[in-house]
Order: sequence, then structure tokens, then C-alpha cells
Amino acid sequence: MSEPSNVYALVDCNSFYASCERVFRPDLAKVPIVVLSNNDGCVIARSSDAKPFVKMGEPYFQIKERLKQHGILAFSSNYALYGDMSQRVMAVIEGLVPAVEVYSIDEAFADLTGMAPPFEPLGQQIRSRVQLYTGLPVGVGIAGTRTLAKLANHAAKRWQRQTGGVVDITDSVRRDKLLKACEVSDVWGVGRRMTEHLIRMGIKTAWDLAQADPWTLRKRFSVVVEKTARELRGTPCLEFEEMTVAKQEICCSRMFGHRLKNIEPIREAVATYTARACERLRAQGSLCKKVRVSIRTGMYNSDEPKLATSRVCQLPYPTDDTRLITKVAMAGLEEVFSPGYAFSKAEVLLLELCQRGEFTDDMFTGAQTATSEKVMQVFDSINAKWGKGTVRPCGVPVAPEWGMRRELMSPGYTTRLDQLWRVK
DNA sequence: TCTGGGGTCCTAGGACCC
DNA sequence: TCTGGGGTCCTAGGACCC
Repeated sequence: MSEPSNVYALVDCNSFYASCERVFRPDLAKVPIVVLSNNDGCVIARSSDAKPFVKMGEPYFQIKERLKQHGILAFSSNYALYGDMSQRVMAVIEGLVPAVEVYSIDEAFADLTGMAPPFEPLGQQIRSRVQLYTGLPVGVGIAGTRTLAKLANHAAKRWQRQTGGVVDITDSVRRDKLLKACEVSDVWGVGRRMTEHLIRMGIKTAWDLAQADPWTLRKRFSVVVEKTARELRGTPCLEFEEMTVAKQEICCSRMFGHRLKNIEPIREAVATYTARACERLRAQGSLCKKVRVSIRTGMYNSDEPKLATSRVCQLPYPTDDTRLITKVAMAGLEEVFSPGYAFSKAEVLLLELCQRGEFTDDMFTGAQTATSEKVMQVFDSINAKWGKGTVRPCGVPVAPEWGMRRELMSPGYTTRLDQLWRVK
């Protein structure tokens, strides 16, 4: 132990989407709420007082009655609001610790290596400052590896009252106590399938997994499980990534508001999703070499014919030009579409992304022109200044007839001037 | 009528090369 | 009697995460 030991904190917002809705509706502090997926499909977030009555992922149309019975309020998801609140939370955390890795919309790892213990007061400070500045409750888990910090965070949420929302297991006695108290399925990286396998091997608790032989786990399953076990023993195996790394693929897919049988509206949808994906491609400064177009019918309705097809299309050269990628995607759609089906969803996936200068120009097929780059820059800067969709390809409708249902949407409290709070 | 969206990493197996 | 072996690259599919 001559090396300075690592210390990580995981900060995680409690019931993030539901909490965001509550921040701007203090009248709902005591009202249980759920947030629905796009298209008002199923439940993706629940306030703690709604959890006993609603499962994660339950279809909204099946539970409407139950919600009413228990006085639970439903919201459509308002990603503009959640994204904005997320940035505020991250900014607060960044102001209190040396380095932050934003892990998801509602979670961040902080690297506390080199800071002096005790860490619990820092955890409490993060908690109270996020609460004060954003109105959102968070939990903090602190430990020597990221997997252990996740588990500590899990404990902070589960025993919120006893722990005050902060759990520090940098001490090995406390760490082992927690490992013994947690089931193996509570461990980050152990999903449903792996839980089944492990239980069959007699590995039931997080402690059992920490004690298992890493080499056996590697041979039997994979290096992923091996790393998880080593992390539980306190050996860091996962890298901390403070920098946001460029995505290797970019996907835009949505269910339609209702089933589509003709190709015309599906063309609009594919054009819309392609444009969105290309914006994200340019935002990270990449080019793409292939685009995949997929369409599918509903999966659950037993009496209608099912179909899910996709086509990977090669682009003539690496590009980020919405016009070219759309053209190729449209040709792909013509190939995968067939009449006689009721399609419910389309997806556009940009593949084989590369950074500029990372590929060799082909003498015969050429490369993206400077004009093309300039056009896209102007395109993006106009939309940045005047709002999304100010300039768009002509195949992209403003208010599509096939757009998603969002009947229970809250206002854009922090992102729309016309929807700000009015204080009387 | 109505069941999300966006990713990552790993492995196995085939093709191909020397 | 005898039927190599090692390496790389690619793709599809599984598992997991939030």
C-alpha cells in the first residue's frame, strides 16, 4: 500500500425525472408522481411514494386506473427540462471536487484521490449544496473503486434515513459489512442473466462475488465480471474518464404517435431522425462512413404481421453533411419498406465514425468539399442562434402528423421564455 | 388505440493471410 | 500414414447500463 489509494464518490439524483417535475410544483410535494417514456408509453421514473404502487416499465395504458385510485399523477417526459437541470447539478458538483466524470443525465463520479479524510462531511456538503441551488435531492456513495462507490450510493438511497444520504465505505470494516448486506444483483455490472448464473454457482451476495476467484470468473464468463469482482475487493480496474470521449455510433430512433402504413410519412420520420443524428455527429466533430436505416412493426400485438428490417448503406466518403446522409438513408428506406405492414418505429444509426484526418482520402471517390463544410456550419450556427429547426431539410416537417404523443407535458420552466414561472 | 431511447463492451466464429 | 498453426480483421449477437 505504498501508492496513494484512490477514492471515488458517486453522486446520484434521487428519482431524477420525478424530482425535476416536483421542483417547479411545490404543491405536489406530497403527491406521488410518475414520468412516462416518449409517446407516453411506459413508466420510466417514480417518486419514492409512488414506488410501492407502480413498477418500472409498466405500460401507462394498463395502469391508468391504478394511478387514479392511489392519486398518482403522470407526466410526459420533458427532456429539455431534465437536461437543463442536469447541467446545473453537474456544475455544483464540479465546484466542490477536483475532477468529475459525468456518467449519465443524473449521475456523476468524482475523483477524490489525494483529498484528506474524512470524506463524509464533503458528501454532506455536496448534498446540501445541490439541494440548495437546484432543489434536487441526491445521494452520495464514497469508496476506493467506482464499483464500490456505486454500491455505497445504493446503500445511501436504501437506508436514507439512517445514513443521511451519504455512505462512506473507504474503511474496510464498513465495506465488508455492506458487501455482506447486499445481494449480488445489487452490484453494478451484474444484470439479470449474470445473477442467474452466479446464484447457480452459490454466489448470492456481493461479498460472495468479492471472494470468488477472479480467474475462474474470467474463464467462465468474461473479463467484465472479473473486473467487477476485483473492484469489489478494492482494486480499481475501471478508468476514470474526465474528458467526454467521442461516441463510436450515434442513434436516433422513435416510436411514431400511431402506426404508419404508407411510406410517405415514414420518409418524413427518417429524414427527421437523420437530421437530428447528423447534428449530434457534427457537435462531436466526427464524420461517418455508414448509415443504417431500420423500421419495425409493433412487437406486442399478436394479430398483426410483424416485421423488423434494416439496411446498412455505405456513404461515398466520410461525411457529416445532412444532405448527403439523408439522400443515402432515403435510398435505404426504399429498400427496407414493404407495403402491407403497420410500422410503429424507425431508427437511423450512424456507424463507423471517425475524426477528421483519421482516414485517407480516396483518389477516385473524393472527400467532403469545403463548400459542404461551410454550408453545414452556417446551418448549425443559425439553429444555435435562433432555435432548433429554424433551418431544416425540406423533408422534415415542423409539426409532423406522426409525431409522438405527449399529452401530459409540463412547461419548459427553465428553457422557454414564454413558459417561465409567474410570481404574483 | 396505447409497451422508450441511446449507448458500451465483449466474445465467438468465419474469412483470409503467411 | 497422413490432414499445421498462428495471427488479424470483420460481423453478429449477447449482456449490461441509465
